[in-house]
Amino acid sequence: MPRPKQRTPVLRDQVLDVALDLLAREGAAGFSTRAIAREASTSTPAVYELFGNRAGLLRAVFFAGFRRLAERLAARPESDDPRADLLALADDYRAFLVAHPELAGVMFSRPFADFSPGPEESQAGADVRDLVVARVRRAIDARILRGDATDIAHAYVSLIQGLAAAENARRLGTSKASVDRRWRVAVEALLDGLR
Amino acid sequence: MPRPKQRTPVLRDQVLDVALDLLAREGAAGFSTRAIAREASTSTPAVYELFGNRAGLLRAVFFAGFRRLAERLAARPESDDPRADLLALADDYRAFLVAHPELAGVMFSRPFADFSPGPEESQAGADVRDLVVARVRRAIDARILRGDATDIAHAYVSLIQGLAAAENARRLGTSKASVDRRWRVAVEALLDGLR
DNA sequence: ACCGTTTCGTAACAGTGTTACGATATCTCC
DNA sequence: GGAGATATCGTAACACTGTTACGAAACGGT
Repeated sequence: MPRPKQRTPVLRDQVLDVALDLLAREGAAGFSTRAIAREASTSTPAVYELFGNRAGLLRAVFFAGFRRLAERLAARPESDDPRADLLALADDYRAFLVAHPELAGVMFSRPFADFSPGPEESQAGADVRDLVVARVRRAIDARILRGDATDIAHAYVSLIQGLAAAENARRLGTSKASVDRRWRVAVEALLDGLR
Repeated sequence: MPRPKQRTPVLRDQVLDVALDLLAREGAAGFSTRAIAREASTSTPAVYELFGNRAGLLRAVFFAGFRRLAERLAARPESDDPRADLLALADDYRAFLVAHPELAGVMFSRPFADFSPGPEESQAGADVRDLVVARVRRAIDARILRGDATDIAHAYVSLIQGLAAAENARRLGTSKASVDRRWRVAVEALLDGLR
């Protein structure tokens, strides 16, 4: 009997897209509920009904980021060279984080005081984690690496994220050549050191 | 002829101490100019005269963080084992970042939208950088590592910061044993892989 | 044509960073 | 000692933020 609802899951997706776009365009500073509501042609109470609060919206951005990263990593098919596949994984991971620095911040730093991922949110990265562990395990099976697959995956991902954070902060070098070289030195050394 | 100035460098140091303390106690959320002014028994305009704006205050926190980290790293004397010294450096680095997670955020993540270190601020980490490069160079001279000292130092620091970020976000493992093991696996593998 | 209900968005609240400006405290001079 | 000049201080305002109460509006059913 009342008017038909507009604050549906469809609108939720639209608002989320706007939020991702706005974050990429204007960074953390422009990420206000008013700006998002305006760009999505709706009102702030709609955003609050759909996401609870700004932290909920950031949570959704966080999950979307991991979904996209997992897609990106899965897009590259496995070859018959497990080591090359791990190097390619690092390349893809790096490319994603550098192409979406603000999104990377939400995923791995905490650019917003009101959202910090807890145990609840650790499930978001499950697909990415599984994919990395699988590629590491293949390398172990091929006798290219030695050790526990999960431990090695953590080491590898930590190195990649550390390098990407440094690159995004322009801390890793001034020229593209030096940045590329330091990525290569670090990633290859870690793999070599794992036997 | 007017009243004597209170907003002196002495007050500046006091305000900075309060800011560091408040950041450590309440995190990014509690870091407001009003709260800092109140705890320092002064007014917000005083904070603005001393630091320009909140970004300036964060800049001062950023520099203070690097000063403390450099002190912490320099406190450990060099031994006659360059490899052990590099492992100890990683331990000290880790201990500092884990003991001061919010400060580490200001230094290496960007928890505040209004301050992000640019080329101007890269000088802050000079002492730390020099210290790491020096220890790496010693290891190269001792034939324990091979390659360019600066490249290796970047790789090593990136790995340490990536691991520390993961540990602070409780992403590296659930038990202390597994976290410690992953640190060990990663750091030793990188050193081993650099010959 | 009206009514009841539900959904909507305006407008308010408390808090933030920032600053204009009037109040204040001190030194100097008489 | 008192009065004035003046630099310094902090209150109070502004524009903005996240968040929500509540009155206005729109629809289906009678």
